Amino acid sequence: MKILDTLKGRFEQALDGLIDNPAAYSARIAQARDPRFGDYQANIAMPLAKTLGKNPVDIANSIVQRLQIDDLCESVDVAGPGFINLKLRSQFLASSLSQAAGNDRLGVSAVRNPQTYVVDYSAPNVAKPMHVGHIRSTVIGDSLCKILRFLGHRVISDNHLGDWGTQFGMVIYGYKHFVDRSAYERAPVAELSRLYRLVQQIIGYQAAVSQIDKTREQLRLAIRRMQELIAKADAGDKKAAKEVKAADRNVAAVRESLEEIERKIANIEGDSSLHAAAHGHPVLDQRAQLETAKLHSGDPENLALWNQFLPWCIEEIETVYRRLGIKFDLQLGESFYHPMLGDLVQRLLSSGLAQQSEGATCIFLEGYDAPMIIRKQDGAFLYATSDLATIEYRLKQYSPDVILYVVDHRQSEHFAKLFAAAAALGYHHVTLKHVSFGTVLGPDGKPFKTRSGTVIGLEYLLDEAVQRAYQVVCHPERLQKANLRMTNEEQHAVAEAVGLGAIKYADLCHNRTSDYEFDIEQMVQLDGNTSAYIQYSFARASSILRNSGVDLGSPNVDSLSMELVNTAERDLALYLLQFEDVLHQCLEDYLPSVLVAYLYGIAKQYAVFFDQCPVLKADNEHLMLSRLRICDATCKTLQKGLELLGIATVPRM
RNA sequence: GGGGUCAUAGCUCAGUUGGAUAGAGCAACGGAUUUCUAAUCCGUCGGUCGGGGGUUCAAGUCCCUCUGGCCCUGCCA
Repeated sequence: MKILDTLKGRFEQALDGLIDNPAAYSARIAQARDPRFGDYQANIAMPLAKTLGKNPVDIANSIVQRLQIDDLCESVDVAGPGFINLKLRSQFLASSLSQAAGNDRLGVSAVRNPQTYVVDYSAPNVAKPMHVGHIRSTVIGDSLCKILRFLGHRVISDNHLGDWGTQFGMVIYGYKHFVDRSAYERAPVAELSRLYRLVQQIIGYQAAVSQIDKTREQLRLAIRRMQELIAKADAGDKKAAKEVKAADRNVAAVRESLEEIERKIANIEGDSSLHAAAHGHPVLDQRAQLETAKLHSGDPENLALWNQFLPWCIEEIETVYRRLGIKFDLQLGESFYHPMLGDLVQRLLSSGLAQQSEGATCIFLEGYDAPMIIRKQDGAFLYATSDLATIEYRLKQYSPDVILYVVDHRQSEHFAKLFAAAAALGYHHVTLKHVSFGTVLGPDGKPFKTRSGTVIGLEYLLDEAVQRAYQVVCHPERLQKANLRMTNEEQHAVAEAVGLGAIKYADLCHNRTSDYEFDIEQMVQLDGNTSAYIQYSFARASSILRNSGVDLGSPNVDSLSMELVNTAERDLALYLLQFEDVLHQCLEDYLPSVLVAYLYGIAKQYAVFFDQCPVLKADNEHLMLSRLRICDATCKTLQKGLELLGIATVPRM
């Protein structure tokens, strides 16, 4: 049900002949911000005051006069400086909801002009363990795909794996020199990620050793500068005080990085075998890079190792996807594009778009100081190169109208350059969009890590959430109180749905562009704005439907007119009917959080309805059936909405 | 140095192309109630929307500036 479109249409008719571009102004109809003003409001008259040279209230009145909307609205009022407030007829809401409830798409129609979307999301680097940072891309991308598909678009989801990058050089080097054979045979992925971390740690250590003297000197200089400023500063001199403050911050920053360096060194030097390894393998970063270069140039040994490692790594991440219920149409990693890169760079060079600079092959773009480097001095290609090749491949294979990149905000400059380069290559007929998102922060407001600085594995977090959900949801006391006799199996299924839902919901409920604090304690708390609250609303409503014993699909019930006598049920009905509008709104800026806010609103409104409107104990049978159908519509909307977020529902909890 | 982004209640966050008296959850406090699943509902408390200037009939929202945070900035992704 597209309420907004319907209202806009009526206003456009009324505005036709009055102004030149009715569509531009009908867009100024929105849900009322305050229910006291009605259901919808049209803020059309005020901006027209200048162009028409009239008083906005008069304009509003003349619009209202021309408006033919009596069949939909019980009142149309002009208020304040020229707002037009609309209140829908309850009869209209009742018949619309009745129609939507009996429809398996909840009255949501497919778009008239479906588009083809390629959605690039998740894209972890395999051979590195997945962590909380991978959640956002995966969950947001998956939800966007589902919403797009539900609205009738053609969607190709693609997991652009990092399966060819520098990390493989590290793993290969690690495997050649540090592998624990029996550990590798027992659990290959665990051993490979140990090797990756080991190599990374040593590289970090070596960098730290080479930096420590310089950093100490920096700290001395910073301190001296601060002392000089303090000595020089006159009391009351604001500018000087500011400089002292800045110098002080600088000292703190340098001190912090020095401590980081010292920590890295202490970690290695405190362990004799690590220390020996670090000294037995100097300039490890270069050695690892060499392994990467050998892999890329087709060295048989490294290629064989890569072929050996990759299936393990993919199996590992697919375990996570299976658990999260996520499927991709394509999983074409960077390695897939590698054969195309040489030719691509050649074409870019011969067309003059790219040129050699400081030994590298670069594309210089207007508005950017630094070029986009597509081939390094040592001949290696970069992700900019494979991203360009990926665009070409996708255009050729799928002719998409839109390609979405669900990737964190730190890469926005990369994408700006990439899109500019694609435009320079003449790819104008596709919309390239970076759907960026913020960082997942820990309780300290810094990127989510353990106290020792290591990242926390994603699987561990999923287990943790499920386990906490189990403790709360399946608490024996609670189950007894709610008279829920569940088998062990059902209890675990509920905990899984609630725990995983909690993690996805916590992510999706924030505006994707914001950073947010990952607080597992809070997200599995079952009060407030959490998935469990919504899942619980669904279970409560389902319970009523079950207990009623009524077959809502039977023709006599299905065609029954609804009654919206109580404001609680009228408000709920209005909410439910906005589903389609909300989904379209989600896609305007690719914001799943809009859908989340909507579902939370339904759940809260349902709670009010539940409190105030007895269903099975309603005054008469007709009212009971009417309310049952409202429960049914609520269930279906919550379920579908959660499904579009990738969150499961359970019939009882 | 250059560029990007953010700053809203004690805490975590919303805030639709600028719209009417800035919202929610948590926390705190007070009520309802033996419930069709109380994991509920209602109420109270809590904000010079970082500071200053500007545009506008109207600014949390747009522009300028200052302060502070985070991110990026030629060979990682």
